[in-house]
Amino acid sequence: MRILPAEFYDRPVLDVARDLLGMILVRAPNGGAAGPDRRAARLSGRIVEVEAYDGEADLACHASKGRTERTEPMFGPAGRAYVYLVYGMHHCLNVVTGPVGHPAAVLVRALEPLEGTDRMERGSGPPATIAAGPGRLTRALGIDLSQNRADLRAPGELFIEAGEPVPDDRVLRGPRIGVEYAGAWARKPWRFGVRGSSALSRPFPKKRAAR
DNA sequence: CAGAAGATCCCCT
DNA sequence: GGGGATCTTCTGC
Repeated sequence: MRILPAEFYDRPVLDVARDLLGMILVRAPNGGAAGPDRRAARLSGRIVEVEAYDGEADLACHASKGRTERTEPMFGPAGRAYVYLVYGMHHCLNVVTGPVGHPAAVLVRALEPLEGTDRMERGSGPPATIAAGPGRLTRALGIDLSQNRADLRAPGELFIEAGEPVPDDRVLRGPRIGVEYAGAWARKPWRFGVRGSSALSRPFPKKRAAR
């Protein structure tokens, strides 16, 4: 499988978010070292839901609160991970996009499990929903703050491989989840999902949201 | 099935 | 000192 190159990430965050649908998130706890156990150690899933967060002006984006120790990764180079802790117990995984100096990232919200489903950390619900939600997927793949700033463009503990692209007529759009405090920004249709996937964190509104 | 509430801790003021 | 890009459990219809 081909790892997504730097150019994939160094684009506007909405483009990267939409194109991440169908790509394969891979967790290799041993750092992807060569050896007979490499394949067995892999955990992976197909990305089926994401959200875009775009710059200081976006009141739902953490960076709108300023450039701080926590938000620093979003200001850095595209293609790295931004991991943070929410509600004191759940980690969220983001993919930083370009350009350097512009704080933007894609929150990965749900995966359809592919490899190692039986070795993933279980929550409640059927196996298909083991990674259906930003907190669930980080728990399933064992992602925490130690993966913050990880380079997703190179084989390692965490990276993304090319998958089957999702055609436009299979892409759902809707407002982002859990950001009501952001006013008008909360209503922007910056949440993307794969139509018909059984691993969505929750349904998309039927009505077509306005740009 | 919907709504409410609790868990729990890092980050910023 | 307060709040959050969530999830689970429990209640009541």
